[in-house]
Amino acid sequence: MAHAHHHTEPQGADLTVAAQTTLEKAGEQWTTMRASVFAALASFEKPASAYDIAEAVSKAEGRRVAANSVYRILDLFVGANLARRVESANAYVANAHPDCLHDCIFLVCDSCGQTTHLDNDVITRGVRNAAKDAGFSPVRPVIEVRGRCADCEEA
Amino acid sequence: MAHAHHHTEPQGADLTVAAQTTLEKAGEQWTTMRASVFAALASFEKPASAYDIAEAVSKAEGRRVAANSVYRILDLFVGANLARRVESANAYVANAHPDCLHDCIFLVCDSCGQTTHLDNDVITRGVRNAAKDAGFSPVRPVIEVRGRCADCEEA
DNA sequence: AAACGCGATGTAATGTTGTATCCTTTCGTC
DNA sequence: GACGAAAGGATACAACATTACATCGCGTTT
Repeated sequence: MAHAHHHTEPQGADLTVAAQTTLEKAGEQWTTMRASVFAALASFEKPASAYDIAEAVSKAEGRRVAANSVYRILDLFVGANLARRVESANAYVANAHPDCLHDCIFLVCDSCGQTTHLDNDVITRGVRNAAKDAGFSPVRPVIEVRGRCADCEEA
Repeated sequence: MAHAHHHTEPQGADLTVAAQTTLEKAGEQWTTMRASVFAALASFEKPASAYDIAEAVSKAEGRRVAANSVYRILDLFVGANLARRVESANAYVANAHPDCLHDCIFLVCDSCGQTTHLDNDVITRGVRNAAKDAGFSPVRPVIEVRGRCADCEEA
C-alpha cells in the first residue's frame, strides 16, 4: 500500500544529518569530500550537473576538484538513495528522504529549470507492472515530465 | 479511451513510405539525405545515437557526414513524430507509427540494449494528469524503464 | 618499524553527446 | 539566368561522462 508520510522538506543541517546517517548505515564512509559534494548538491535549488557541483566545491574549498571525483561520489549517492539523477536533464538532485525508497516522478520546467518531485505510487506501480509483464525484471522506472511550470506559464 | 490498433511493426520499405508520407504531409521535404538518415536509423534494432547514425550514413554513402547534420534531421524527425528520442540512452529510434500520436513507454535493457516500446494510455494519462495538477502545462512525458529483458534474465 | 592491503581521492587524458557559426549548394520561382 | 529560401557541409567548441593510473591515509600483518 501507499505509505503515508509528510514530505515536508528538511533543510540544511537536518538534510545533511539524514544523508550521513543513511550512508553510514549502508556501510560507507561519510568523508569530508563526500560532505562537501552533498552540501554543494543540496545548495542548488535546481538539478545540478556534475560539473556544476565540481565548480561549486572547487570554489568552496579553494582548490580544483575534478569532475570524475564528483561523478564517483554522485554514483555512490544515487546508489544509496541520497541523490537522484534526472535523466532528461543530465543532472542530479539531493533526495530529502533517503530512507524512503519509492520511485518518483520529476516535473522539469523547460523554461526555468525548476524541478518538482512527485510521489504517486499508483502511477509508478503501473509502470513497474507493465515492465514486469513484458518480462523485464529488475526494473528501475524513469518517469519525468518536461513542460512549463505554473510560474513560467503565467509570465 | 484507448484506441485499438495493431502494432505490428512495418518493416523496410513500408516503414520508409509511411515516414515519407508523414513528413511531406507536414510540409517538409523528403530529401535524399533525410532518406539516408531514416534508413540508417531504421536499420538498427536498438536505439542509435546521432553519432552511430552519422557513421552508418557515412559508410553507406562513402563520404563523411557530420554529426550536426544528423542532429538537425533527427530533430526534424522527432518533431514530425517519425522518430523518438530515448532520453535515458541519449539515442533515437524510428517510430513505426508516425501518424499515431500517443505518448509511449520504452523498456530499455541495461544488458543488451534492446528497447521495446509499450503503449499504455492509462499510465500516460495518469502521468499527464499528475503534471497538469501540479500546474505544468504543455507537457511532454518521458516514461522509460531501465532493467533486464527476459532474454538477458534467463541467460 | 617496515611491508602490505585497501578504500578514497587526485591527475590527466580521452571518449561521447550536443550546439553554434558561417559558408555553400540546391531548388523552386520569377 | 537571377533571386531568395531551405537544406546541408565544415569547423569549432561546449557539455557530459569514463578510463587508466598514481597517490595518500590508515589499519593490519610480520
